[in-house]
Amino acid sequence: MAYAHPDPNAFRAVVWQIVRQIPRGQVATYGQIASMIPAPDGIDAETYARLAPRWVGEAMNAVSNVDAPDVPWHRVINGQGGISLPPGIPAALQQRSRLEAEGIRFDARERIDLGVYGWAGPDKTWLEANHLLAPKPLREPPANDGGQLPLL
DNA sequence: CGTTTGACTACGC
DNA sequence: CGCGTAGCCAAAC
Repeated sequence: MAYAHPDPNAFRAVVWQIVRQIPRGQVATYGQIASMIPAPDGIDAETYARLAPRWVGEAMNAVSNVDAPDVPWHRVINGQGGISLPPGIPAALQQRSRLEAEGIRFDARERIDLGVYGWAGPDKTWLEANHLLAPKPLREPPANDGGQLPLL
């Protein structure tokens, strides 16, 4: 709808391609997916990072409209681990039930633990073959138990 | 034709 | 850690 991408169709195709890689039982965020796609020429990285997540949302909306069977749109959620679709509408209910059917659990606040179910992204080989970037890591609880201290 | 509104995030309280 | 807000800009109202 808004936030025009220079080439909406191409962008959407790439987003779908990435979403197809999300394994069953795992989830990815809008921003994470956006971070794998290079910014178009003429758009600085900062602006792109600000707009791209919404474009990803548009791409997901396009999927549900036609319900492309091979694009697991339900595995894409927001950075807080929640479903971004307005609560209560059919599509949102469907997304939630599909995720639960894959063994994904929601906490009391209806949020998914990205530290547990968050997808690490496609492997490097696939990314390079598709001219994509390594995804920005999902931010999760430090969980610093006897963690490795960076040696310098 | 001015306002509202986003399948988002980062940031400040 | 939760809630409000700015940023963005084209559609839908």
